[in-house]
Amino acid sequence: MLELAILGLLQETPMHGYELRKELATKLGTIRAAISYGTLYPTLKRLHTAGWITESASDPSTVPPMTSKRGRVVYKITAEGKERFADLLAQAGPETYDDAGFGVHFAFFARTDQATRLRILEGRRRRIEERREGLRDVLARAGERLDAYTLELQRHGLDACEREVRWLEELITNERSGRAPATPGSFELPTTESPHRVAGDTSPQSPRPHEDRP
Amino acid sequence: MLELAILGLLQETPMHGYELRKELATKLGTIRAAISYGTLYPTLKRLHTAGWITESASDPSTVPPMTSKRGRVVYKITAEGKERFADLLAQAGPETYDDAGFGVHFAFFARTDQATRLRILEGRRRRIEERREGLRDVLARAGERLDAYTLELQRHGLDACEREVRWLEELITNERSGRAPATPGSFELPTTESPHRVAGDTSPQSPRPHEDRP
DNA sequence: GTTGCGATGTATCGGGCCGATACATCGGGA
DNA sequence: TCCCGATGTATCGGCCCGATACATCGCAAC
Repeated sequence: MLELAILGLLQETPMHGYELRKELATKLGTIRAAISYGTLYPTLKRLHTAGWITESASDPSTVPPMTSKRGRVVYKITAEGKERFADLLAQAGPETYDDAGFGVHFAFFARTDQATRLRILEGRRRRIEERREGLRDVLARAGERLDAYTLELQRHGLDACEREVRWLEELITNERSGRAPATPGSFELPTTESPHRVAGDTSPQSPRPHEDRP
Repeated sequence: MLELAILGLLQETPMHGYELRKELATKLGTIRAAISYGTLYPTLKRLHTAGWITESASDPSTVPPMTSKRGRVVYKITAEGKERFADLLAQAGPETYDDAGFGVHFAFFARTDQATRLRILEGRRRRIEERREGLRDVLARAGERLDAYTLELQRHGLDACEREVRWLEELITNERSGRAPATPGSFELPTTESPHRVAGDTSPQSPRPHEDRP
């Protein structure tokens, strides 16, 4: 899952680890608060070994501070990495439908073809519907076996499931009619190709994402 | 986290692994669909080594089928295990406030003292509020840097956060006024002591929980 | 009858991911 | 000057998961 996210971000622009972690935090903030370095660096090493990315010492001319010595490592996606990213984006297995997997895939929907988007949304919906049915069964059949707190937990979970199903229904409907997600304030077109650098972006080189609160 | 859940369930009644997994699925259905055996058995081994539980071959007289040969292993909590459970229930660290940790603790709130319940609910609320603020920042500051799908993901996450905060507020209010969770159809009293075997339960020995859909 | 399948049941293995930890540099304020 | 917080790279132990293997039981189809 991390692999997909990293390749996706590096496709936009090369980065070093620290930066990558922050971008991951903003892009996947809903899924996972912040990626641990204990995950990030081994994953980067794995991607490098596989040939999807290259590691290189930072170019001192473009990067202002840190007068070398123990320089930063800049990671850059390779052509094979881009292929790999496309493959991962297109395929939708069972792991694509759990919370983490779905979130990552969804975050890159702008670069996913519509058929795959629809497949993923429907798979996710089925997954959530199953969870919902399980909770309904528990609440109906085992209502008296569980204490009030456990019941409240199930009820809250059931509510979240129903809400997410509705959300997915809406997205699926929009998707079928060829519209972008229903963003009340936004009027962007369906954008079949990567719109991640929008006209009007005033910070073309250093994005400076939101602060990382530790 | 698993440790707490297992000790909690074994405190109700001794069980073997398969049964334990199903009970965990119903009790923690909102948190985690089903515990993997690759998690369950090593954890049981760990608990046994630590002395919190005992392992013993199933008594053929009480258990109907499975005429021994490769018998089931019945796990039973020890006195030390009960102490351990009480300790885990009472302490509330940072890991108590993430999704999984909070869910497990909440599921055993019926056996948690009120002060701890309040502490955990407030800790969780703070955690979610922080996540919410992070999402708000992203939506406000980086609104034009992200594509429509990513924004929609953030918006949905923000909505879930706001909803959960409201839910927690309500629980906290109830907790402070000494009431049980606001269960519209239920009239159980606060139940300061374990109410997990309610009068009127018609299946005192074999609970037969909800089916495990694979 | 026997054959085969689904539910019950125990167990291991490789691997992903996390939190804690260590270490080093840089800019700026006390 | 001196320390602190942000930046930055990296490892280690440990939890947990999915896949897999293996064995028994009850039942239904053939």
